[in-house]
Amino acid sequence: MDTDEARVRLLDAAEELFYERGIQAVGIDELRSTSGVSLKRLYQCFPAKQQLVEEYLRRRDDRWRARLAAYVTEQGVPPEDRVLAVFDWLRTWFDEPNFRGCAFVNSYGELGATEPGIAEVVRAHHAAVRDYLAGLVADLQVREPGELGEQLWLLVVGSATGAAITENAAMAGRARATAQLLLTAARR
Amino acid sequence: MDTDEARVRLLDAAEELFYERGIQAVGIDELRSTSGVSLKRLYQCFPAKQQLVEEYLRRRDDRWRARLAAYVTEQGVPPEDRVLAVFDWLRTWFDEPNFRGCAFVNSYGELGATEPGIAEVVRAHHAAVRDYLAGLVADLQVREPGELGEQLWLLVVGSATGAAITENAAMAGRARATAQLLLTAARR
DNA sequence: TAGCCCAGAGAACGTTCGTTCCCCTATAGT
DNA sequence: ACTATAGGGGAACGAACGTTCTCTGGGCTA
Repeated sequence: MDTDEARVRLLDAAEELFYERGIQAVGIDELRSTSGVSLKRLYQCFPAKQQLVEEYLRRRDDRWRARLAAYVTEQGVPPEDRVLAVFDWLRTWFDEPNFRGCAFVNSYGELGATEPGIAEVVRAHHAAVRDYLAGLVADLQVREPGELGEQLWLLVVGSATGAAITENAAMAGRARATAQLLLTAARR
Repeated sequence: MDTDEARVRLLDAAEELFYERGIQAVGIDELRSTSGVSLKRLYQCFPAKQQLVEEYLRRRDDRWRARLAAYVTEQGVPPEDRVLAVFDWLRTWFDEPNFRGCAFVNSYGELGATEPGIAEVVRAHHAAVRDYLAGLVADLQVREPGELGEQLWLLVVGSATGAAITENAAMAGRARATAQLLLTAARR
């Protein structure tokens, strides 16, 4: 196994374990045994656990947003329905068996106050999501597109967190209905 | 210092420290020095850290909801404005200098997956908030009051989490505007 | 074949943390 | 005044964790 493969296996293991149980609950030893990467190579790829954590979050950010954007684009629907498609995709996400809320919200709650690096990655993720929503809204004829984008983001965050705590994927539908309302109200 | 006073001082210290920095980031030693309670009495009051954590969350649940309910009642406004007053109170909460999001969402992200007792307290808190909102909605003439209550809860959770991550209290205003929209749309 | 280097396995180290134990003092009851 | 007891301070313990070190084997080169 070369260095690149080790990196991937480590990040795969990190994603699975950190998301499922939290960051501090997963030790280096478990990452090693799950990934099958030796300790020496692990520290060669990531000289400290914190770096692996931040890489894990960055990669998850990329992939999560890519999955969302791909789904929305694939629908091939007009701009307003693209916004609603975001919430349709959330529903499929909430339905995944290992869904446990937004990894960034969870990480922020766990380590945002102590590890500035993590707080920064979390903020960057959510800023990117807000930008994405703002981009969708920019194609619409609405009053105050900026405000609408922020409100939609609020629905995304709220439904993800709410669905995790209640273990009820129906939260996506409620967020979608609310988004629908925001869209028609903002139309001009 | 008697046992009762020690309990209060410990819970006060726990609230301050756990909320500010996270649960695992705060050790028994710091709780001891901050509260001024001796180790022996600490373990007399709470035989394990986990019990102190759960008590902290339960007390915070009580107090948080009491503060919210008191504010809403004090406004002396008609039912529909009482719902909006919830978001006015959120704004004052977000503006508090040590605001760091919903303690229950944070605790859930940190320990919800590993400590079932904590997950339970978190769910109980959010269920109680949903019940409170459902009570406010029950006084209104709306279609599907249950659904409206859930949507309002989604806005509360989303704005609290969003305000914490962006460090921007204006999230309360956006949630309020969205709630306003939900109210007028549901009116019958 | 001999020498060299890299990688893997896992022992070892130092620290931190929750929890327990020990010792000393101060006080209350007789 | 003497003893019994509870409480405070803090050392000690055992486990867990992140990180480093050591030993060993295997493949590559001269």
